[in-house]
Amino acid sequence: MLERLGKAEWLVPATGEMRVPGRIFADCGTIEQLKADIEEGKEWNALRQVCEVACLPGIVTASLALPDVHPGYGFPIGGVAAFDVDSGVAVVGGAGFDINCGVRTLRTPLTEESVLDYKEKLAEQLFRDIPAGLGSEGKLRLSVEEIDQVLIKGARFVVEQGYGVEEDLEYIEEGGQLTGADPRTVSAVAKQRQFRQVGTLGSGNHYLEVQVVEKVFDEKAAGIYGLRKGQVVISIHTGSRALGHQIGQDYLKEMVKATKKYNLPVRTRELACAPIRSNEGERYLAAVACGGNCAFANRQVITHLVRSSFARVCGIPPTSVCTVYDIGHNNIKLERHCVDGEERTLLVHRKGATRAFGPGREESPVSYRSVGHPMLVGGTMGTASYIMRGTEVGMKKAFGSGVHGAGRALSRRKAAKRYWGENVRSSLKDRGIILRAHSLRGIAEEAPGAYKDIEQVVKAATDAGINHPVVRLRPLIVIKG
DNA sequence: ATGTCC
Repeated sequence: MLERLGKAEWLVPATGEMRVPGRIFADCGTIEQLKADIEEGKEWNALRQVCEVACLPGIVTASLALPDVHPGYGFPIGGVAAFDVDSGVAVVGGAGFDINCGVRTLRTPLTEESVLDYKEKLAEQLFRDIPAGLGSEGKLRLSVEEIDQVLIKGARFVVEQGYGVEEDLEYIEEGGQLTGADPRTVSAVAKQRQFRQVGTLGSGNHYLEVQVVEKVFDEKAAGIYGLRKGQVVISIHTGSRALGHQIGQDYLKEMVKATKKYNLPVRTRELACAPIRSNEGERYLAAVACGGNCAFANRQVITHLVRSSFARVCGIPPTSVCTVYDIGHNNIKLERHCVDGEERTLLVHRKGATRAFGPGREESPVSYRSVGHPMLVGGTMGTASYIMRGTEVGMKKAFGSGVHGAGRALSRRKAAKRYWGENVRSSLKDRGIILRAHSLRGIAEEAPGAYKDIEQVVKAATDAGINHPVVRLRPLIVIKG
């Protein structure tokens, strides 16, 4: 049922109700795992999800999966699907519940050697300064009007409030402000949940890491991104917290009704959707933009807190900590793409998939345009992270998309059974990685062994030609919820 | 991912 197209590229021919084929970018090991899951009759199966997405109305070219693919709600995580704006649908499961979950990476003027004596102190300061954990609350208190401003203006609003500098905005996807956001499409309950959560990390796989640039693969792109070997950087992985989750819940209910109302050929609740050009579809996309803006604002406020922590412990000016880039991996966006030689506007769903626009696209910051914008690929707390970039091949074959991280190999439940938080912490300590976390069970669930090997994920994306590595980052300090 | 159930 799978045809091999290249070293790390596979085709799932369209059969039955599939309108387009599936296309999977992955190594042999991942493909064997996907096949084994099917043969064992596992319901919770990413390959089946790739095929079900391929059945959705208006899908263009193919239902895609990336090397870090694993099963998700409706769409696989590591899944990409683009839809024709007139005949296609907007799918809640295509962005997931943590809308615009993503990563921001900051660069510092520090080297690993220069922070060795400060490591414990820095970890303690960051742990104290960055609110994290389930239900954690930030220091900001926003009025109803201000919450609407966050939803409309995203990172720009909090920068105007003094959390960061104008230059940060240049280095956030879409300038940190997604267009089309309309707070009237977001429920009062969702806004209420946002009230205390701007500038908080959350829990689960979210983290803040202090990292060192361990290896440079692409000197030109690294130089353009302001990165060099031995440099200390900080990566922030978080999303839209409870607000995004509530938007997902609210619209899933609405889309279940819309699927019936518009008589859409969708059998599973997990792929509930509405025509893009319907009231439900348009309102959902306006709400997704609000959630996305909330996530950008969240990472912006955390950036401000990180600058203060570093200034206090390391004595560097806050302004010397600069945003390399900020990019989401759970998004739905209207984008221009070339399909069979024709330029078209498509609604691209990326779920656990990073946008990866190659050289020349005007969406990238001017100074990055010659090589394309950075893709921030998060590893586990014990393994490397990568900064990659998009390629021409990725633009043609994957709607300018790429991997987002290691991808889970074990469920949270299985990981919590197999690992114990204290053991994970001490084995990290043995390797010079300081872990400060709010939940011991959380550490076990996030144990490096619960994830795929990031090296294999990066290699497969590179072999497929859709992404290209720029630098590898090694963790020094990890802050978890 | 998520005040892990309205």
